[in-house]
Amino acid sequence: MTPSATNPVGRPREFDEDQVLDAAMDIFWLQGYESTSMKDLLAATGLHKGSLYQAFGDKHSLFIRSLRRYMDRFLQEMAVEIETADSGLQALRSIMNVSIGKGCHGTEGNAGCMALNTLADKGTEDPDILAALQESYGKRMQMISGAVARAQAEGSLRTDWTPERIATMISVMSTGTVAAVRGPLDVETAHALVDDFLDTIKLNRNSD
Amino acid sequence: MTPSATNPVGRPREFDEDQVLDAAMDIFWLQGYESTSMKDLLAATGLHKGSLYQAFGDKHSLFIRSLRRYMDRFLQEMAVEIETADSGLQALRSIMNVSIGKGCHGTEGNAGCMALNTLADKGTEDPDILAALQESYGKRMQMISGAVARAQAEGSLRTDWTPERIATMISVMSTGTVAAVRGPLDVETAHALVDDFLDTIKLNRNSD
DNA sequence: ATAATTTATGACCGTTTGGTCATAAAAGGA
DNA sequence: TCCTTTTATGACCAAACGGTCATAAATTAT
Repeated sequence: MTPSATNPVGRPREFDEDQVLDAAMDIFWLQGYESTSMKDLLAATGLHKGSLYQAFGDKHSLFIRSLRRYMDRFLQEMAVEIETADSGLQALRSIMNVSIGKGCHGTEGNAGCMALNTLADKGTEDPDILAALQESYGKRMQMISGAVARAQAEGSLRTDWTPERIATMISVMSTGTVAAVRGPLDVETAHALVDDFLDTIKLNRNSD
Repeated sequence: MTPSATNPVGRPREFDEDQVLDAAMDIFWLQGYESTSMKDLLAATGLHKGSLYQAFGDKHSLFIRSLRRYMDRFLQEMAVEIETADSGLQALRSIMNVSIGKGCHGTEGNAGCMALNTLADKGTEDPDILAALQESYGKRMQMISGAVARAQAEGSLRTDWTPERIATMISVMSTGTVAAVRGPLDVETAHALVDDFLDTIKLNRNSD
């Protein structure tokens, strides 16, 4: 019989690659790159050292994959929010509020946004990480800009500014909210802030 | 002769405590807590291991002192900006623009805001750090609120919202700008964003 | 059967980690 | 002078670090 994807030669794997990646992502998210040791990773994934190294390469490679996984999931959730929103403005509100909620990592307190945390401590020094972050940021900006354009078309946002210009403001405000909510800003205030902010930029009070 | 502060008993120190703290602060700022080793600290400060441990305790204590030093400096610069501003709105603009510029750490690229970086990777887990961050955040909010109140009194900001409510928005927007500018947001866009943001929240176009 | 190939397991490795401590040196006090 | 006190210096330490590798086991191919 010729080898195939379903019947590969050699001893079959005893772990599920997706599950392992999820576990790695979770602990990297919770603890950050430097504070997560191989021992932690081994405990979290249930793998043994040799297996993990053979399957995913070194710690750095595994982190990159975990980070990309996190950001892809995040963007996917954003896309759902946008698609299901009743209006452009509601889409923007959902994006910001969901981002705030995302930082709550299970029952273990507030882990924040993995992408933002990574940017803060590895952003400038690691080109692979920076590239991944920028790629994801670009997609996010496109999605926000789309929602802004919709809100403009619906008459709820000013049209003398380009969608990108407004989207930048929303993106940055959302980033700030997510960052602040890890520390001194409480979640309720953050949600109220989102409302205040949107109230401030929108054209007229009847459009939402 | 009785011992005094200027003539203490024992071998005199050969280093200046402030200089050492500045050096420690710089490298912690640049690299973060975990990525900075004692070896790095020793090289940066010029001290030997025993001296540093005797004078400042362990790595964690030294970091706390460095962080507090950073934040105190930051607040002091903010205070100057506020005091010398021609108007409340100008004060707010200065605060935000100076914050953006602060991240540029000498010629060595963009190190970001040390407080924000620390919040991102150690915020939730270390009570000492969290306490220091919250303390500084409180003072910062008071200062921003003061500037907002002034802008309100000058007729350039709405008065139906409390100074704290508006200050929260400004604080978070500033935080977001500083965070984003480490990565995908370029500095010029960030400054333009500050203008756009202030333009959005201010009452009328003639007040600034 | 036997060979080939892939994975599982964990012993092992050199390096680096944060931290301690003994000793020498430099100052003041008596 | 000699004692006390403080600092300077760097050898030293156990533990943890990321990473490798030899061996055993499990599967397909011949």
